[in-house]
Amino acid sequence: MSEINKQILTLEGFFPYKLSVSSNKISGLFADIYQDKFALSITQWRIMAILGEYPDSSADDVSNKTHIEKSILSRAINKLLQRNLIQRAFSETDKRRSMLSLTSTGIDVYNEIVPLSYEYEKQLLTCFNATEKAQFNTLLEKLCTHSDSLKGNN
Amino acid sequence: MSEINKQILTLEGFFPYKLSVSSNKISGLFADIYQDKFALSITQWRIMAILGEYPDSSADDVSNKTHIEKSILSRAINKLLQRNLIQRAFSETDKRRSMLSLTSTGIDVYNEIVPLSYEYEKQLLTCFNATEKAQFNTLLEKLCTHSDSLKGNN
DNA sequence: TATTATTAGTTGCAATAGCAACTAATGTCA
DNA sequence: TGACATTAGTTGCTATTGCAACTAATAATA
Repeated sequence: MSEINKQILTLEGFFPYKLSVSSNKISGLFADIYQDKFALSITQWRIMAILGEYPDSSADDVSNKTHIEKSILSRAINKLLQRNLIQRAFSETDKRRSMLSLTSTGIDVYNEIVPLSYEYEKQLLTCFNATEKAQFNTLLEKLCTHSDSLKGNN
Repeated sequence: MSEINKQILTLEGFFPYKLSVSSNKISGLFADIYQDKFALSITQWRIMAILGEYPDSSADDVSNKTHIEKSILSRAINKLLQRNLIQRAFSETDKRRSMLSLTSTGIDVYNEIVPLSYEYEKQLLTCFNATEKAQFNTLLEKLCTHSDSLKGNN
């Protein structure tokens, strides 16, 4: 039974902690924007974003592209259907497979959110010059790939 | 009523999205470690980490240092008390103010988790050389400061 | 072609999150 | 000192999360 800490962890300097704090801070910023103006959660907006980019995706496609868990996705999709922001058909050849797309209302909202998002992204990135932006992207990319490889082998 | 998307948002290239995805991926990695071996949530571990670093902090101190919302904190603290990982006294001069610290069991767990955390952090950062690590830290720092400044003025 | 496995999506349920209202203690200031 | 404000922490309530079990459709295989 040890009575003293052999080694101290400095939480505020711990890399995963710092990353999580900044990311949550920024997500919160965007969450507020989507929520206040359009009553959309980040999850809901991400679904719409994917459908803007890839119309007629299935729920499963969306899940694969965004890593949103399928039960969460199912419920988020239902809310978007209820609000008539997206519509759903089922594939003729595979009746399980949904085909989701933005409705015209959805497209209107999408067309408002997209430039707004880019504008806020730009504002966020004003703290970086071009080199730094490129650096950050490269580093994030590397980190992401590497953390994927760690997931398997433990 | 517009029928087509004027501008498409590429979600997988959108900076806040990428940051959030990598951060969640990495948080998940660490969450698994703390959960599997010690049945601790990230929140619970963060509280313990703060108490290892700053013994006799109050719940409010912990909240300020970690930005954990106070109701979440209150319940997490109760679970740690139940498991006898932390102990609580109340200040003599201000009976509202709690004084939290790790118990000897808590210190044992802490002493196990700290080197493990650093080890996993090291493994995570093997994808970076020294320069890149420094770069990432600088950039994260900048970003964090800047996003704080954005929080206010909207 | 019958049996079994896989896949898409939904739903049940228990745990967690987080806002708001609350209690109790302390601080402020007329 | 007494009225009011603030602070520390707890609790109620509703919404969200996410695992696991489920249904229904399709694929694979013997």
